[in-house]
Amino acid sequence: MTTGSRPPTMADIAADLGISRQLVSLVLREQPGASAQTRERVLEAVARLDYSPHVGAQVLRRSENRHLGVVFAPAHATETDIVESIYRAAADRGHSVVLSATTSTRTSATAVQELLGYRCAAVILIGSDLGTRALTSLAKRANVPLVAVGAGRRNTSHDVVRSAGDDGIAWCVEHLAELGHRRMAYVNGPAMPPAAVRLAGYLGAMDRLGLPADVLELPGDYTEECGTSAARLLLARADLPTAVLAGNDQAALGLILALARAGVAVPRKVSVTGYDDSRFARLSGVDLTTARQDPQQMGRVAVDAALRRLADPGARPREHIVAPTLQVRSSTAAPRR
Amino acid sequence: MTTGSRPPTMADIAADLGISRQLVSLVLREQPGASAQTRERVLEAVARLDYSPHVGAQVLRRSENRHLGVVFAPAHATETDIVESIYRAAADRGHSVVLSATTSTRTSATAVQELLGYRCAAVILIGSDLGTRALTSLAKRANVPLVAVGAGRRNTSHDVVRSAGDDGIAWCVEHLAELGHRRMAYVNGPAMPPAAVRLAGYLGAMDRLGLPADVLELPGDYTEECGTSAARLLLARADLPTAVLAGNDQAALGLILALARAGVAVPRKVSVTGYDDSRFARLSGVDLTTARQDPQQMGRVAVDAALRRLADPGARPREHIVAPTLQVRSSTAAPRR
DNA sequence: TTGTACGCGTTATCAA
DNA sequence: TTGATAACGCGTACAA
Repeated sequence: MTTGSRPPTMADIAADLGISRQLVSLVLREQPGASAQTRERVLEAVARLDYSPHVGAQVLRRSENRHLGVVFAPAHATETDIVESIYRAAADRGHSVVLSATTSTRTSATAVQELLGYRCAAVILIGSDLGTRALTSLAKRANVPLVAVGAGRRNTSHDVVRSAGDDGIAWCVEHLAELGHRRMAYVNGPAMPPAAVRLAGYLGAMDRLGLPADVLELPGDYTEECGTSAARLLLARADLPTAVLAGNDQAALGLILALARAGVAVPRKVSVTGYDDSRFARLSGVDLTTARQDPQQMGRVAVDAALRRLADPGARPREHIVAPTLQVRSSTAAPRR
Repeated sequence: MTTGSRPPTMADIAADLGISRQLVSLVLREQPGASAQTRERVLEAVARLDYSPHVGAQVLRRSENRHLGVVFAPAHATETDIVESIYRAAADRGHSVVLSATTSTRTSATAVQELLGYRCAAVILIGSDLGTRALTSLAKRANVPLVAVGAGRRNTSHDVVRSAGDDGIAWCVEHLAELGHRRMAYVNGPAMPPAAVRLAGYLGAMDRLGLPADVLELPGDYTEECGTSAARLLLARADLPTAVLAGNDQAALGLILALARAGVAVPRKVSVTGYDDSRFARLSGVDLTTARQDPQQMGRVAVDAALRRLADPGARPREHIVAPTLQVRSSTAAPRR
């Protein structure tokens, strides 16, 4: 009998059935070599004794392990959506996920370090605050494939998965142009990692349409507050543009709320667009036209990128660009004539 | 030398320095028995070779382990706040955290099972969909201390950490009463786990004030949509109450947005309160008066509950009630006369 | 179809 | 202050 407090081991299962430990191992790994009857008895005993395999011992002994480390910020809704989809994608491909969170007191580097302690086969970093240089040095030390999701550019050390922010913003511009807008301002927050790509999308689209660019540069983290400041700047002008594009949904939300407080109706007087299609965008009363960054696809692509590097360790890291889709809602309308 | 692809082990560190493996172990565990000079050389080699201890091997060999398993739903903002605070509290007490997410395809039971595979010393379940009965059976099988955060009641199998939802709602009622409100309705969503406690707070407070209770029962998950439906019911009445209390912030938000669309100004015509003090509540333009469920404290209390059970395995599970605090913002005001 | 033997990286107990 | 040695739970050759 066991002491009672120690979880059952394979040896306990084997002893219970009067068979050898390695036979139990065979059955649990679904390998040939055990009779159908033995197989059944083992599974019964596993359930009866509430046996669960010791993951630490497994990774210790196995030649290859099937654990994907994922670094994410619990505070970011967009990232947690991607985490969910990574779970699904990994499960589909027979891998399990080990999470490590970044918080105000835990950096990405700390989180990655922890995952390396678990000997994860690869590490996926979602929306990392680390720049390409820092990630490159991390990738070198880590000695496992690294995949950065959400920002960064093609490089030689790690894979990058990001949405085509330029296309997404360009589609917003085109959507507004089709509605008849010509004076469209863009709220840029350079502090946000993917800001440069999105800004480029705005500038390119405006250029193609032969319209003058009108960029408001705003410092600080790119959240609601940023949109509020942008509204202040716009309201101080002699006349408002007929449409304002924000670089993400949070800024767009701040913009809408601040405009509403100033008595400027959206979309009647000003149309507003965002980027991400976060939960805020879908709130009735906000109902934001935005470029949807599909978290499902981001997660799947990230997992596949990691597995590709695992299958072929010599493969060169790639940049995986996921197409956003335009979500038209009621924050945009034709301009008043 | 190493093969190059295998991460360095303690043996590699020892070989590099020409000392024994167990001396390295002593240094890394901060145990006495190594000279100051050796200690320094070991730490230098650890940094130089990018050594990271094999957590699996540690857990396998150690007598006691210091890993706290945490089950959470990435989709719930409130839960991720608690996750962050658990990281801090656990770190303060020398423990590390292993996360396991629940998604639409992963139940709490699955998540707990995974954590048991890692041989976590205790498991904290945040906002579990499981009822007390299911948790009890899980606790029995798990054979480690279980702590449920967010819902449930005192019981003999696992600790419960929850906010005093009754007090929080009662304070909202009292705050409104002090402003001069007398006709106050409550939006109840029985599907939300802590709904019963919060409703009791409303009923008790109204009773103490000698005011008639006015409860709107709404089915479905307790989100924004629920508030929208509640607004529809209220607007169909001959006259509106002067204040409406919602059981959580999301419902309150739906309520505010729907009232705004119908031309009913908040708080000028109707005051609205919520519960949680989530990110939505703090949005300018929403600026919701609400009972703040302090995630910092919830996390800390949950960790301490787990550690108490660990330190004294015979201890009886407790119910830990965390006091909410009233956050007065601009969604409440004196009623018009 | 089953058992024997070894090792993964670490902790831990000795004695030197 | 250090060096043997055993063990944790499991995977996996190999022999029976």
